[in-house]
Amino acid sequence: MPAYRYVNAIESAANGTDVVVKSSSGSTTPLSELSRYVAAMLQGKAGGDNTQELEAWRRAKEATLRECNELYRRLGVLLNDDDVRGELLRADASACNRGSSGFAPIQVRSVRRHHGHLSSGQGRALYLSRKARRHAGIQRAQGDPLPMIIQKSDGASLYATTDLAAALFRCAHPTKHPVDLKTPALADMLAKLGGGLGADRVIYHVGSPQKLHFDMLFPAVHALGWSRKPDGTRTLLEHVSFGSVLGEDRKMLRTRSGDSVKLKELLEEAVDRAEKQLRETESDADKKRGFSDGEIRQVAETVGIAAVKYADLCQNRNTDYVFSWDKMLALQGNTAPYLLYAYARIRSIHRKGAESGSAGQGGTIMLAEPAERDLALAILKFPEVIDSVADALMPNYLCEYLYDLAGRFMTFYENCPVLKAPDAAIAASRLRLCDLTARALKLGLGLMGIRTLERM
RNA sequence: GCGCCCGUAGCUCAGUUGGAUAGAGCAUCGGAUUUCUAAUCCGAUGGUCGCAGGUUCGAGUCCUGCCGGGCGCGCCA
Repeated sequence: MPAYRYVNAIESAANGTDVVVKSSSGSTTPLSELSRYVAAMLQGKAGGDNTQELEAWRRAKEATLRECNELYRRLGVLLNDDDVRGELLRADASACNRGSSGFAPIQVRSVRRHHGHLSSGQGRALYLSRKARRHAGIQRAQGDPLPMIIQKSDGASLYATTDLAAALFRCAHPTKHPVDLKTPALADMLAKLGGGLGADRVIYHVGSPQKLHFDMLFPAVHALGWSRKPDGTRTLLEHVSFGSVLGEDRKMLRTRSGDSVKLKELLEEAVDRAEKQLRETESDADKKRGFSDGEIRQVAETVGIAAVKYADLCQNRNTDYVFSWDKMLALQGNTAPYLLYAYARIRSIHRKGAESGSAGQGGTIMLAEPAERDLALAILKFPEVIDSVADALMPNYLCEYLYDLAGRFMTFYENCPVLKAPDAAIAASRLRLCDLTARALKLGLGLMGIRTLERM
């Protein structure tokens, strides 16, 4: 059972009790006191015996990871438990308790108690200098400092604290990127994590509502000098934001509200629809490929998942988009199945070509027909497109390109017989065009984690 | 109140440093299968690029204002 169901159950149980408090926006937020306590407890700041609670938390975490890993496997995502850095949760805010010296040139100051319901004590925050703020392009009216709170009044650390620690972990490396840490507590933490990753580029793929958070985090990391490498260059920290998924009412679908669509269910539905379509063609005497039941399920699995991945990636990531089952699971038009179909058609030609002995690589490519020329020109654009996608981190450029490439191939396919070409030289030339197209499609789709099919 | 993002065809969206008659999918309508996979192809219909100014030889794209929508703003993540 996924962990969010435990959380939902606890939340509904607590509904209507005195744990419900009013948030600053006027709405009631249940459990805020309790969740604050839990946060402190997990960081060992709550005191008392919490063995039972810690055990419950451990179970919830395990259940969550199990569910995630299952989805990762199905999606071909390579992350596993070794990539989880839960220790960073313990990033200790006390590392900056010794005052501002550890974080120079950033000021660490106490923050005033903001809401009345906090426990006693004072939180602490990083204040970026005016220069650092200006450099980051953060303008705040009347220049009042923008604090990044890294320690709560009860001593617990927050999102910003762990993200700060995580940034250090990702930038630093014992030899490639040694970082001079002025606080022993931080050095200890880093050592325990193996000294850091020494990354050249760190990409934060996080929704756009958190833009402000990164606008504070990155300048802080740079100002602390953590990103500065021995050769004078800096680790690149990038927030690759993406828009929100909206419901039909145009309101944001929120993961934590629990009313969003579950990925698992989405994948099931996608695979079901792909299978239904496949069984339909199999029942048509003219179209049937002669797949076995097992093959049908395998193909449907690949097609369905490809459709979902592609539907998500082909949109400009910055814009919010309205969720629609039909769009997400479409099998016609600008979709993964269209690209997979183009690929399968090419592979089919190669299989038949191999049978008749006309297969072969290399040789001259002749571009006599307009369709041949259009296809060849598209193939030539491939490297340039890959570069721009990597640079701008916009997968939709790649989708747009691949759809265009596949479209040109389809036109070529309809107009230029390959194996039945007028002569052997033309056949060889067209076969080579087919092969180059297939390789571009496979590589491009592969970059988006989409597997190709030899037959579909 | 302050800040960020968005407004393009009936619907969902592209439009990558400003560049030629603004593109695609879906939907609608009409065609194509004795030929390598019809999950395909070809064609048609459909837009005052929210509104008003400005900069420019040239603006969907840049600037200003307005209207409409979304998101965020000191101890949630």
